[in-house]
Amino acid sequence: MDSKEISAFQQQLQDWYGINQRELPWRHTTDPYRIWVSEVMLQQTQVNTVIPYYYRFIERFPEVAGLARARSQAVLKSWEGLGYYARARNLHKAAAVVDSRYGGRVPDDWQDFTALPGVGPYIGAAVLSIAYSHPYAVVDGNVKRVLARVFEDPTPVNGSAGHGAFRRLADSLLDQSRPGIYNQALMEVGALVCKPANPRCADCPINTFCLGNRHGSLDRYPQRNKRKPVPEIRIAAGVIRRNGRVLITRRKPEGLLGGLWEFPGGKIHEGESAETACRREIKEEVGLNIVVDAHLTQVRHAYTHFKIVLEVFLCDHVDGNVRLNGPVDHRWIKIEDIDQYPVPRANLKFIPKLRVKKPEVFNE
DNA sequence: AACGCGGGGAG
DNA sequence: CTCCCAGCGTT
Repeated sequence: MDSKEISAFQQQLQDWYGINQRELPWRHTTDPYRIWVSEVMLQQTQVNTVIPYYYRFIERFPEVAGLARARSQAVLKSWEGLGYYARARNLHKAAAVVDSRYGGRVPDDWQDFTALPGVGPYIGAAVLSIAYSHPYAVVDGNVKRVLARVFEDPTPVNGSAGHGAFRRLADSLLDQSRPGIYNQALMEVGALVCKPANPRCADCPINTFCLGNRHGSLDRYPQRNKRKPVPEIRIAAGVIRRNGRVLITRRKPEGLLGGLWEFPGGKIHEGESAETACRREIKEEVGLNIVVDAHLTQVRHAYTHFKIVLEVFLCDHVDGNVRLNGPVDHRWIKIEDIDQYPVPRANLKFIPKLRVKKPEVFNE
């Protein structure tokens, strides 16, 4: 596109956005902190999922200082069920830096802001353009999909080569005078019109510029590298009852589901029964001898790189005191107090069954 | 450059 | 069920 076409592209995009943009809670604020929180949540996560979390998080942590001083447990509880918990841990750490080093003001300099934990090129460009009107083009999944179609760009969007290619394209198209509006308009077109499946080209404000639309080649873009098949892992977990309480353990602070609480258990070995694995894992992980009383339920859950089938057992404590090998903390809790602890989604799927069964199950 | 990291929606 | 989606940090 020449400069005249680029101007028209920018104008049509923003005119459309003025009329068709969704009403979203983070579009009613100019507070850089709130926009930052929204962008962290929106990373890898769809708008409709984020909305209730955003309201609760902002109500609980309305400003940087409060978040900076909060306990890790409280921050994770606010994030419970949203996934990618490193986002919450990094946001928490970053808030402490903003509070202490920048007096609570979110830095508006690229180097300063993107040096914060969890702030990369996307969140950097999004927050600096939307909150501070700095001319950085966002390049997220929506933008890459739209640009791949408009320019029939065969660069795989999920490969490392795509980084520079789509970055250069996005930079060349950015409206330097209104970068925040322009960036949001382009992403909104990706979300509402130029969708992954069944794009609504007739309603698209930039369809006249789009080579994919003109040539009928949309179904070939964006191109992507094949993903690897995900293995399925069987897990046994035990709800260990003792004196009307149950045992939960806390995962180490980093890595998968870092810092969350769960019922102890682990992988079922090849050729091993689920019950045996449950007894073995609990002996190894928390040092307790238990008996398996009943099979409560089976839960299937998909992660990014593997799937699990979780066999959940009701168990009774026989003897031994808790000696942790893996987990970093433990509690004997009343089942109704589980709400106070952040737990993984896979655990949330069977906890309601525990509460319903409480009278018969916790009859000590 | 490749991998680890959750969860939700569409079909 | 299966397939699709996707920024940042670590290695």
